[in-house]
Amino acid sequence: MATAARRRREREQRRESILRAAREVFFRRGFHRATVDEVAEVAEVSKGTVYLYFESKETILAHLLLEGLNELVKRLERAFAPEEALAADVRIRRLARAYLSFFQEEPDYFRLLMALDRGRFQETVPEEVYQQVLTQSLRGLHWLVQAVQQGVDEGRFQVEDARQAAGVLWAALNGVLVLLGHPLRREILASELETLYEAALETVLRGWQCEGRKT
Amino acid sequence: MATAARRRREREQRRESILRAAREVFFRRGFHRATVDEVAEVAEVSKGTVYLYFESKETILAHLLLEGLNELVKRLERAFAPEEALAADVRIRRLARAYLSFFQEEPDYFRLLMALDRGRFQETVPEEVYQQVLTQSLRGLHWLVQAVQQGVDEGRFQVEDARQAAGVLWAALNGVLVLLGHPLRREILASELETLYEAALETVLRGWQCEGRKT
Amino acid sequence: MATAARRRREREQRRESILRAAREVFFRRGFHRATVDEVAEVAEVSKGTVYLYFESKETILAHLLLEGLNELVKRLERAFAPEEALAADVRIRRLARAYLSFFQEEPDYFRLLMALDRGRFQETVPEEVYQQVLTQSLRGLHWLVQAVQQGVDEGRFQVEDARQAAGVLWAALNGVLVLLGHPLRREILASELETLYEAALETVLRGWQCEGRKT
Amino acid sequence: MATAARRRREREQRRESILRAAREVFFRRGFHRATVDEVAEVAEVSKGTVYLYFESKETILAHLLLEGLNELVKRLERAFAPEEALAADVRIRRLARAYLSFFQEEPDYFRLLMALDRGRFQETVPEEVYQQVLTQSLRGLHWLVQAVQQGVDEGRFQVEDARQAAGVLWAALNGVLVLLGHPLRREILASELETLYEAALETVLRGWQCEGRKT
DNA sequence: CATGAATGAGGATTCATTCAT
DNA sequence: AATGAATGAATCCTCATTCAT
Repeated sequence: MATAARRRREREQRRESILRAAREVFFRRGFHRATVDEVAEVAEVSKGTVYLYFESKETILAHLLLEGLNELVKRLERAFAPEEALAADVRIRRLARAYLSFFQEEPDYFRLLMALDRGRFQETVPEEVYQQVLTQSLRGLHWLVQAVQQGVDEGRFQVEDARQAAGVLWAALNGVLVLLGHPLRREILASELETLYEAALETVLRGWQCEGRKT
Repeated sequence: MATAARRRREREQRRESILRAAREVFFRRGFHRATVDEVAEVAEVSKGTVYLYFESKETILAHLLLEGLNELVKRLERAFAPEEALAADVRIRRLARAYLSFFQEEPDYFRLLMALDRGRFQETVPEEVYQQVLTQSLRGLHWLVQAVQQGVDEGRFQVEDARQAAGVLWAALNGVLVLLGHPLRREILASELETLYEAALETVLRGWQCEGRKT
Repeated sequence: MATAARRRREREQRRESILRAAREVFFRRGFHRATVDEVAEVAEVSKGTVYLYFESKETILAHLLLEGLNELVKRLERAFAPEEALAADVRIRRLARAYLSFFQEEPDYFRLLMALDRGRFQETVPEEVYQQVLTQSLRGLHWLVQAVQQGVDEGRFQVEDARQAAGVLWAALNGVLVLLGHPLRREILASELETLYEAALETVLRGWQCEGRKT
Repeated sequence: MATAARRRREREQRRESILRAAREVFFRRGFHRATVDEVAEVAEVSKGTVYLYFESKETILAHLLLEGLNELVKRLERAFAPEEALAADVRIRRLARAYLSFFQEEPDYFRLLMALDRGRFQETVPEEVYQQVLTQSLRGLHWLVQAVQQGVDEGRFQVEDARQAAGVLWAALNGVLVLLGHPLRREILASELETLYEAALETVLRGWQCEGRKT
């Protein structure tokens, strides 16, 4: 029946609209300061409806998180460009740039992902969502690992463990974003985000390209 | 009279005990979930007494932050060992180890420092405290910058800007701690914290020691 | 649908019931000593509900004030009896009697109106309510002014400024009510309220009827 | 011993200084908003000391009240000028002027006296203070009654009961002060306080001087 | 499905009063 | 007498969640 289809479509739209509203409100006011009332108002539904689509305020947050993660993974995949034949370091630079642009274009999502720690996710979020977060994160990391591995295979990088190396790069780039994400620390480092980000990337790449002579 | 001195000492002890209690409660429950009542209870004072020593819940947080920062800076200074004659890379490794041990021995303080972003510090915390945080942070970074500069002066490191390089290292190490600080991400990376931390440190050091051939 | 209408009606009733409860509690315990909890309890709603209908404790007070004022103005209008042809002094006596009966039948409202000073109304009460108070007060006074003016036009009263004269009468009558409103002062004056009220009225009337020979 | 005398004197001074401080604070912030802490601070004594001299915050208020009343009675006595031979209406005008100047020069005390109603004085204030308030009030009224009686004796005023008449005048004058004491009502009456006060006084006087022809 | 009124458990903060020193 | 640290009851208001319609 077309009715059922429409029903489902409408349902989906409502859900999206609540999520969109929540995203706006959570980011504008901060998760704790944000109220479900406000989310409902922005979404132009009643408060009760919000609870029809999401179990709790925290669940909304979890779904937002998932959305952000999906967006990031999509960007990383595009950056990796599996179909194209690219040099390992080009791939890595593309991935790094994608990560940076995600940070810059979706700062709210980025912060959300970094805030994973808060609020004991495992306890308050449905197991299912938690699993999805894990899976998606793995897929994201996977692209980076592959690029590093490619470099190793091509003899360009002297690294023993590609996954570990990918972890180091992620940590370094992410570290820059986190540190400079706060104005106070930007003041301390007296550095522009892009500059430091670039420097971190190149330093790590150079570290891989060197022979591991005893330091 | 000894009375005044004892008074002051007792006052100081109470303050400490409240701070200690707050630290415990804030970290166990998270700042937002923590209640002043609970802090008072743990500190074994009445709720009113807490407000005798601190203006507000947020002020307590600020002082905790300051304490943590002081502790970190002290450790960094000890690690740098200004009086001793040490090689640049030794100094850097010592600093890195000190940072790691701070993370491991004072995980609460570490998380607190990383959580600077939350809660709009500047708005809720007295300007004076904010300034102190800035000053102390700068002092902490300073030791790292100096060590890098020493390496440059000794011709060991090929870096253009010592402060920027220090920033990169800090970001990388910090990035490891932040990423692996969460069990979920530890799962993703399938890496032990110490191993990855070490890898990050060595990668960056190697990156500096290489000649900056065009990558 | 009748649903919407009933909804509105129920809402209105709730509002009334809260207002009624507040009136009782505020007057029994005094505004400052009264608690919102108690108001809620008397109104048989939850505390939250009170805040659903009124922004704050002070707003409730403001609305109570307005109610009292409306009641008074209504009584004054009835007493003036615009449609009937009455002698000026009859009108004034009727107005005075209406004021007295308002004092006696609605002592709470009277005290509320007299307590306008307390609590810096202008600062805590919405501008809109403040304006309404002003408007209604003017309407109330207006009836008295008109009656005096009528007496002047009829050549009965020798007064230069009808509004000022009305002010004097209001002040005198009100003064009696305020002074004797307190048991302590009733003791001091050793007078019954009604007697003194009557005396004040007649004294002022006589004062107007006299030729203004130099006193 | 001179020591005991000095002790007593110092004690008295402390008491005064607390009362002075309380007056300032109570009037500046309003009784409810005022805190004992602030009173102690302004009085430059410790909070404990305040309770050494006064049983409670409310007791301080009661004593302040008494002070105000004493001041008023003193002014009235001076205005009556028992020793001088003055016409009755002159005496009354002097008394009225004294009352007005008390209102203008000691607005805080005036408001305090008018606020007698608040806070269930009898319940919270020592019986002894209550009795003093009563006595002093009677003395104040007495001067007015005497002046009216003098006018009656001299054949100037046609009043049956001098005490009642005095009550009427007091009510009228007081009514003006109370009504115009609030900016809102000053707006409503569009009258200056002095003008209306004068008008009330003259109206009542004229009312007394008239023959009581049937109104 | 959608609504929105109702709930009530908190939670931060204040302040009069007490009491050991 | 004087101090001032400690107390803890009291209070206003918020907001996630439920549920009758």
